[in-house]
Amino acid sequence: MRRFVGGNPYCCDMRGMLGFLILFLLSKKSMHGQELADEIAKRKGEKPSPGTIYPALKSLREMGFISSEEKEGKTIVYSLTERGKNALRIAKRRFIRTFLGVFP
Amino acid sequence: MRRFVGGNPYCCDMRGMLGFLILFLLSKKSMHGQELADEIAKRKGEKPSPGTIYPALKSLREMGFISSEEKEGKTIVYSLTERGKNALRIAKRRFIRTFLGVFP
DNA sequence: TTATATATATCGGATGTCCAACATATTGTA
DNA sequence: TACAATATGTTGGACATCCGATATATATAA
Repeated sequence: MRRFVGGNPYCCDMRGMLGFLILFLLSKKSMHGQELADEIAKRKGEKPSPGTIYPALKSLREMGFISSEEKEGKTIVYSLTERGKNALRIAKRRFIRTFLGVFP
Repeated sequence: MRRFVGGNPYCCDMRGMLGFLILFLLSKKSMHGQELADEIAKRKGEKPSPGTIYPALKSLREMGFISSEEKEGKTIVYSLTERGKNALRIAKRRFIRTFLGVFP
């Protein structure tokens, strides 16, 4: 099988960027897991599996970047914490500097 | 050791994005490996090791996305091929749609 | 010539990322 | 109650990404 060393430029996959994207999306609006997965699907064309999205959310929560609140029994709404906002600010700065010029 | 499932949002690391970034940088200017590594270092703050940059270049060359030309014995200048330009166009579109709103 | 610096290259392996599969709980419907 | 649909959650493992170590070749300097 072909190995795409350095990342497959065709796919432009999320490796390493999922946490960042989640923080960014939650900064615009608090959401529950499925909402988040759907929003990501809309953007990148592929819906992350439960085994992808929930461990990511768990990590971000354990790192203190997001908080969770149960809503109406079934869904759990995630929100950015102050620490999360700070982390996002830093990550955003790096992201913008790294990919400067890619956006029109 | 802590596992950052979903990608460490603090680092905003390159996992999966290096090939994309290389294509983008070469689309602005043909460069040799070290030039490329220095440009990446300037952007993301960390210079990729030889074990990172050269295998990535080799992959991109094998995929027909870049061509290489020896210059003055020592350096090898890499340029985007037509296929590479196409790949970049597609990847850029995905990238922009995925991270829409992150750039100011 | 010897030594140093620079550029390229390969390989092994540590580690992270992500999915498939499975499991649980709640809600709504028949 | 039984059944389906939806949301959340866990685990194992395949695979990719990337670095450290190492090697080679060339150019330059002493």
